[in-house]
This record gives sequence, structure tokens and C-alpha cells, in this order.
Amino acid sequence: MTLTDVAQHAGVSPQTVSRSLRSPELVSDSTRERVRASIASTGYVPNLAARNLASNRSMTVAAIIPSISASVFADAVHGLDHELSSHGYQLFIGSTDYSADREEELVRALLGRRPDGMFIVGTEHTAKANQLLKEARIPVVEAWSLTDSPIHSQVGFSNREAVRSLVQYGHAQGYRHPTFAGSLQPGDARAIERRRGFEASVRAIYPNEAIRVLDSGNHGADMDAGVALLDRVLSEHPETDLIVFSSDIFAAGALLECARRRISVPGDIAVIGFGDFEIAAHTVPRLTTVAAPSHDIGTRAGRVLLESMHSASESTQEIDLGFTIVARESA
Amino acid sequence: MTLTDVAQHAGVSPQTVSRSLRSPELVSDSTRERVRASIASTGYVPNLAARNLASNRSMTVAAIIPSISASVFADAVHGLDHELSSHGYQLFIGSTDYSADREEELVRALLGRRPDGMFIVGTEHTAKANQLLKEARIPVVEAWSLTDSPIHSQVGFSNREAVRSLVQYGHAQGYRHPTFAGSLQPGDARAIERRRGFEASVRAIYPNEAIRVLDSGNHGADMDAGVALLDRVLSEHPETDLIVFSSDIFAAGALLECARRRISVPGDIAVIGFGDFEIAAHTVPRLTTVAAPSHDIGTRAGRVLLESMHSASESTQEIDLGFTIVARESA
DNA sequence: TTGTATGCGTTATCAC
DNA sequence: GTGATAACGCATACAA
Repeated sequence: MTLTDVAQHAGVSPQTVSRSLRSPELVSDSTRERVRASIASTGYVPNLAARNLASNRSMTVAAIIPSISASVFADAVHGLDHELSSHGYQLFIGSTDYSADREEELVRALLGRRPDGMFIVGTEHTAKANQLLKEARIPVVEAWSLTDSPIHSQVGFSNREAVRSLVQYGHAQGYRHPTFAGSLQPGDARAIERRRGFEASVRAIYPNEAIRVLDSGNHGADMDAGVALLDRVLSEHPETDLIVFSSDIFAAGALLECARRRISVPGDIAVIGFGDFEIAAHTVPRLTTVAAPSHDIGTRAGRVLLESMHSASESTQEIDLGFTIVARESA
Repeated sequence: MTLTDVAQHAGVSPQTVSRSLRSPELVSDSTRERVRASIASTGYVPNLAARNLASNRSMTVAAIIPSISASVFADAVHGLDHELSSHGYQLFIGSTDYSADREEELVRALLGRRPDGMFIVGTEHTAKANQLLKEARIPVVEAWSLTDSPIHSQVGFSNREAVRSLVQYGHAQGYRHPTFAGSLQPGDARAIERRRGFEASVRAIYPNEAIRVLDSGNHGADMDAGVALLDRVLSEHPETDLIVFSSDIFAAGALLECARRRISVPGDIAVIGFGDFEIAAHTVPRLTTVAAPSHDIGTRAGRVLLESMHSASESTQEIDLGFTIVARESA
């Protein structure tokens, strides 16, 4: 069923059918009604790919996230979708599984769909991906972490500041020997920002303290890696009384292991995570961590995109949404 | 940047560029290399909307789910995406927010993108949505629950068997007077299946027991309805020692109300839900329920779609993936 | 191995 | 208020 079929059925030109759909006010009541009836009886569904090609607008936005099943990103996509769909935009989605190469691949593939805007988690991309994004001449929102050299707009919070707050919180709770532990691979720019935040704040808050940072290396970001990190903290830095993990996952693994070994948390050692994932509220003791405004990031990103897509001006926005320390029992 | 631009740059015809991309083996090494270089230096990104129009294949799949941020559906989409993206398909996503009208709207809109396949959660759609889906002539996988009259293929689990297992579990825990409570409107085949499962299994397991079934009627499927159902169970069937709700939502409402009234769960009365929604792990006491194999549903649905899209035969599949009883503290 | 003609379904532009 | 015509960027079929 095409526009032409409907036109024949209604006894008008294809152009008139197109008009009744796009700008009904330019069409007389009687023909508009005839067209409406023909559309209903033929079961015509407009081909948006053709519309896209002819009008040079796709009414789509592409979203690139590390993982769909990570609830923080799902929340963001939910907010994004809510904002965009109410304005008639549809959402393309791709997940990188935290791989920069996969991200570049996705950027290329999704750009091929000619989206009117792009939402992408993170500010660290391959050189090629960066270039593609810039040359695409569409609004791009980089979300989550904030950077000094965004491609276009950005919506997020400062990982660095968040960790600084965490260290301050730990200091206020009376801990004196914090150690940072996480995966600090080049791929994960957010983890690196967190480490930087840790180093800077320890330097400021604990001027006489050594700066202890442990890298889990190139292993998976799973709870087992958290156990391994705990092990290393205990053996390499036995003076530690507070571990700041770069992710709730690591922290949860460490917490489990502490229970197994009858290490009291936070009595013997305190534990802090990052992300406020679901698991953080279910560990024993429950995990103190920092929450990103996931849903808001999506919503605000959606609004920024809508504005940019409609105004066609090149103006960009940088929005810092802050974060929340979630104080529970583990520290 | 278009195919033609690249062709001019490389000094060949547009056709040759197209061929070097689609079937490189038909092009001589030297020209292929020239084309490759031109693509790289022009930063050409193929327009997939145009390719879609010309080739009548979009290499996209549309997924319609109730909510992106519900982890069960996010897991399914993750599995689906993983399966499809490895074969070059991209994913369109839409969330209905549990509204049938919104679902119909989405079906229409996403069908406009001419996806090569469709993934949709649930088997109950508006008449119009059903018709659109059938007339789209693309493979459709209805996921989650199983129905007797699928549109095309389906991947899910048997609600009937799941409730039967729940009743068996309740019996094993020592409960002797189970009552089923839920929304049993004629439209909702899944709830009816659950009721049937309840009736059949009570008949088999409790031969001397009356079969108690309560219908919340034509109200919303929200926590308040759960409170109302609890009320009716207590007044109409005071002998009840186990309530099997047709949804975690109802069960969670009932649990909250029990806390308010100082009714001990499971001491005074036990409660079982259905679905293993996120809330089930957050109630006090935590809710015993049944979990769908979310991620597997997505993965298998992806495979079914791939087969159907490639074979072009009209063959359909019906896959029962089973379920898992999640035993927590409420029963 | 490469090039030419034609069409995919729609919108934009300009006529009437 | 309505219609004819030419794009949009690519693939298909066929020809060379």
C-alpha cells in the first residue's frame, strides 16, 4: 500500500494525499474526508523511510549506551524516550558493551540511518567516532560524565566531584586511611575520572597520607574482580580502613567476601561503591554509594536535543545535573 | 556526501561504488582500493534510508515493550539486541507504558519504518494493532506469555504451568487454604490462563478444598486493586492461609496493606505474586513469585526473527522457555 | 569488470 | 485548492 494507491482509491493526486497528511489545513474538508476514508479502508501505513529520503528529516534519534540491561542506562533511555516520543520522534538503540571499537561501529551504522539527533553515553570516543559525530551535522548529546571538549552538547555530572564528595564523606565519618580500587583500563574514561577525583581529594583532605590506588587490570567488571581487589587491599595496604571502589559491582563482591571471612563492615573496614545500582540496596550491610541522576539525564538530554533539532541553530548546552551521596551502612 | 560524490572522487560510476560495498568480490582489486580510499577521504556514510527504499529491506527490527526501565524487559531487549546486532540488524524501540492505545500507536508508527521484523511483549493487542501486525507481512514474535492464537511466532512460557508450580510450592510449604486473586477480565488471556492453572492444580493437589477465585473486576491493575482484593479475601474467605495473586503489583499492594493493619506475612497469611518485577525484591517481607526467563526470551526471539527474516518462508515457531519459582519470605 | 536505465515511496517546487 | 514534475540516495536488472 503506497501513497499512490490511496490517491487512486480516493480519486485524487498523490500530492493531495501527502498534503492531507502533512498539512491538512491546505486541503478542502470534503477531499480531506475522502482521503481519510481511503486511508482507513486501504490500511495504508506511510513509509517513513521514503519520507525521510524526500524530506531530509528522519524523525529519529539514535541512542548509544554501554548496556541496555544496566538499570542506570535503561532509566536514562526511558527518560529520553519519554521526552522524544511525545514529540513524534522514534528511538534507535545500540549498546557498546563498553567497547570503544564497538562504539565506533555503532556510530557509523546509526549515522547511516540519518537520525536527527544522537544521544551517546560517555565523552571518550575513538578519533574516528569523534570525527564522524562532528561531521554528521546533527545535535549530539554526550551524557553522564562531563568533559572540557564536548562534541556538541552535554548533560551529566562530574565523576571527579562525586568521588571527591565520597572522600569527604569518608573523612567526616572518621576514616583515616582510604584506598581507591577499581578497573582503570584506558577504555573506561569514567573510572579514570573517578581515580583522578580520588587522588586530588586525598591530597587535599589527607595531606600526610599516601595515595593508594589499585587497578584490577584487564579483567571483567564483575563481583569476582571485587573479591580480588579486596584481597590486594588487605595484603598490599593493610592500614586501609576505607575502600572506595570505582563501581558498586566491585564493592558488592568485596562485601560478600568480607561476610565469608568474618571481616566486619564497616567495623574492620568500610566500603563505598559507585553508581547506586540495584544491588547496592540489597547487600549486607547495605552499600554506601553515589547515585547519578540517570532518569533526569535522559529527560534533559531529550529536551536539549529537541531544542537543537527544532531551532537548527548551532547553539549547544552543557548541563551539570549533580549527583547524590547515598549514605547506607557500609561506610 | 553521497554515493555519487564518492564515485566522482574515485573516477568510477556510482554503480561500482555500490558494488564495492555490497559485493566487493565482483570488483577488481585496484578499483576497489580506489573506492575504499575515496570513501575514507570523503568521510562517506551510506544512507541506509535510501538503501532501505531501493532494496526493500531495512535491516532493522522494531521492539515494543511495556517499559524500558523495567529490568525484565530491559534484559529481554538486551538479549534481542545482542542476537540481532551481530547479524547487522539495528533496533528500534518503543515503550507502551502498559497502555493498549499507546501500543497501537507505536505499532503503526514503527511499522512505518518498514522493519524487517517485530518483537512485541504480550499477546493481547487492540483489534487494529492485531490487524496491522498481520498485514505487515513481516515476522512478528509475541513474547512473554503464550497464546493459542498468535499472530506469527511466539516465545515465552506457560502461565498455567507457572501457577500450577506456585500452588505446588505453597502446598509443600504447608499452606492448606489457597485463594486466587486477580483481574480476570475476558480480554486478559494471561490472567485467565493463570486462573485455569490455579483451578486445575487445586483440584489435583487439594481434592477436598473449595476452589476460591476472586476477580478484581474492571479496575486498573494497580496496588490499590491489590488492597481491595486483600479485603475481599479476608471477608469472603477468612479461612485462606495463602493468596496467589495474578500479578506482583496486586501482591505488593496487599503486602503494604498487611503491614498497615499489622497482619503478619506469612504468619497470619502468606502471599505469592507473579512476574518477579523489581518491586518484588523490595517489599517487606520480600515477595515469593515466579520469574520469566527474560534474557533468554530476548535471545530466542532474536534467533526466531533471524531465521524468519532470512528464510522468507512463512514458517512460525512457538517456544516455551519455562519459568523459575523465586522463593522469598512472603510464602 | 564496469556502466546505463529505471524505480523504490515520498516531499518540494512550481504551475494551474 | 489541486495537480504535474522533479528530486532524495541507493539497488536492481540489464547491457556492454
